Amino acid sequence: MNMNDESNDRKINMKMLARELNLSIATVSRALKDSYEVSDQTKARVKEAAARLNYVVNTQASSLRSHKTYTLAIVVPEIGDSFFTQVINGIESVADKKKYRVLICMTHDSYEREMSVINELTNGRVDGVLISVASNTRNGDHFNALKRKGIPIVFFDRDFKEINAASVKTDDFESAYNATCHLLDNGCKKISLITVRGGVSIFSAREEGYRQALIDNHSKPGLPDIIHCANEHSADNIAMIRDHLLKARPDGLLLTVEHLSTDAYTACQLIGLKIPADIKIACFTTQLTAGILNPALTTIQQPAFEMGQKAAELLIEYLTYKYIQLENQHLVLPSKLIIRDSTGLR
Amino acid sequence: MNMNDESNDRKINMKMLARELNLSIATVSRALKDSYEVSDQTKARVKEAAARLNYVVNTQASSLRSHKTYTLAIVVPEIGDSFFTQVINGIESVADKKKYRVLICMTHDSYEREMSVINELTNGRVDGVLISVASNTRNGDHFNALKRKGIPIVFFDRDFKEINAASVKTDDFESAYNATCHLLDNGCKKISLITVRGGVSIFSAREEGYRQALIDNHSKPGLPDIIHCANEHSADNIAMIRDHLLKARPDGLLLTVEHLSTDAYTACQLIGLKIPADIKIACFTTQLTAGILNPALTTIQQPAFEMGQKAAELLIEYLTYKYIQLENQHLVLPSKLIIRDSTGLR
DNA sequence: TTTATCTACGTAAACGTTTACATTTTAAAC
DNA sequence: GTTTAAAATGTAAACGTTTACGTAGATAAA
Repeated sequence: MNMNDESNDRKINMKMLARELNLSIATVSRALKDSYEVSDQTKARVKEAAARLNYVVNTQASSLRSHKTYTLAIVVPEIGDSFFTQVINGIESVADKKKYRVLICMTHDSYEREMSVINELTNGRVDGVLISVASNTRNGDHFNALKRKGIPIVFFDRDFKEINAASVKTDDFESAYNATCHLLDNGCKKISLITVRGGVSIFSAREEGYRQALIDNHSKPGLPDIIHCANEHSADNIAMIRDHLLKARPDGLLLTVEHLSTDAYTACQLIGLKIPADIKIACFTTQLTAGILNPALTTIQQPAFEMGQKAAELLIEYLTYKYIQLENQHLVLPSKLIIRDSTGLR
Repeated sequence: MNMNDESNDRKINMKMLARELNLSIATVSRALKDSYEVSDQTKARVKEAAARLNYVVNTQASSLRSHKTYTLAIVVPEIGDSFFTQVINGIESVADKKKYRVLICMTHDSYEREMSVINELTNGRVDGVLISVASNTRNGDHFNALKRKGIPIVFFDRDFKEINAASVKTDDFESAYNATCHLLDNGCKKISLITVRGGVSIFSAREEGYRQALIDNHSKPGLPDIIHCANEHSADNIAMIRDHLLKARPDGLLLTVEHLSTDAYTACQLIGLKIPADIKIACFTTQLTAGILNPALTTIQQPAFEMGQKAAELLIEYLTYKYIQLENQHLVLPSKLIIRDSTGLR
């Protein structure tokens, strides 16, 4: 007896279903899709048989023929942090409702991998792609290639400005501005921005917001003070932040990426800085644990889940009725500054 | 001019590539797959042309014909928490290396959705599935149906014991046992287990570990004390935990699921219980922020990423060389008890 | 009755690959 | 210069759907 002798169900396809019912396979196909061309009686018979025999349509064949995959690609740098996770949940929640499935692709925040992923997706495997671009993406040719193949793109959070495509973002400039003002209001004299190197627009917008807030508040010379974290290994970031804290001695920190929160807290612990007494910290993050950190972290909370929902709605809307001009859709959702102990007096 | 007039690249397929090169499409196909049947010279020509014309193989057609999709389904309850996120990262890291893509399906921890997802996957859309079962799954018929279609299954973390399939899990009994002992050692007299209702084996294993630790340590009467959280809305969980704290007055808490950490901390805050002075807490979680919580949380840290890697390796190993007996593979990875302030004296 | 319209279904050609099998070309052996 | 084997290529039939087009029968209009 063969070890791998799984007694397979005779794989059931439309042909067999048709034979069973004494119908042509065309009629079966139509019946399953509720076509007006088939009688109610026949539809019922077909559906009954399909259910009884556990028939489920072969998606490869179906989409090969129909050029419709009911699949969306989600391309993200990572799913390690809670932001992208929540966005994905948002996307999935609406995709699922509309009978779409999602293919997750990670770029590991690398331009090269992003190109190769996007290039692969030109083969018609998905109906559209939702993407948050890698932070070192400098060139948008791969996006244009995708568009030329007729595959629509929706950017979320991190878009690529040279490309004309729909986007769903948050108010990066304003929220960075507000957070910086909040730090200043709470007595900070020397606020550093800890951010990430790269051409992604959200980071420059946040940086601009920070700069403008300093300007508008007549900040001391020496500012702005911006350091760029390597973004790869946590240990490297911690070291960089620690060195900066020792050298520049800031009394306020604005962090533009989620995972920097842990790094910054750790760096402060290492050199014995008390938050918020010695230094106040605010961070762009959607981490659920922000409220129970030590101390509770003031956050710029982006509506991650809603962002995913909106992006998916836009894309699916376009895919089902082509009448919206997808490329002109640019949504900006407001973030919320949630003030907690890390910027408080205590 | 048509609004939707995307000047599509003439979609390039093998036929066109073949014509361009004055070759048959069979030879082109073989050349692209590095078949020994085609000369090095021709291979080079074909590959050059493919690259130049941005040809990328149509996966639908390819897998329709070859019955190989190079796609894995990952079926999880949610991806909201860091545990599943890390597992997915682990899976993706090895899948990507082996040229597989991943389709993410969420069950929202519901048996019905799990059935419908698994049922859909019987259509040959994926080569195999990696799954962590919903907590209220009572019946494994859908898994058997999948197996009968010849689609292999690997369970990770939460398996379904009635089904004969590969699994990668952690030492749930032992780690719950050890964590409970740790709480007892640190002076707890009355430890409650906060867990989740459902038939999933990991929860019963953790419960057993907890029970056995109490027995072995001659715990007081009144124990064990176990409450089951609704698992749906955070607010409900917080209320349940708060009520329990007020009524049963435990001095130790063992939490079996990640998202309960925030809920438990919040409940304690609400009624003014100091951690760890009034109550000590340990939790099964892989949250990165555990160390910077207030207070830092003692965790049973599961090797989530490795778990994903192992599960994917097993599955892909089986898919590429069918000679391993997949169903007999049962890996158990050790968790680590990471002791922090939440169970300390302070 | 004839013709037109509508309803319900069937036929067969795609979709873009892979692959068993057949054929040609090249090289080796005689 | 045959014959034989090996190497390189070609032919055509799948894979399981969808869908343009065709058609038979029923009903309505003339």
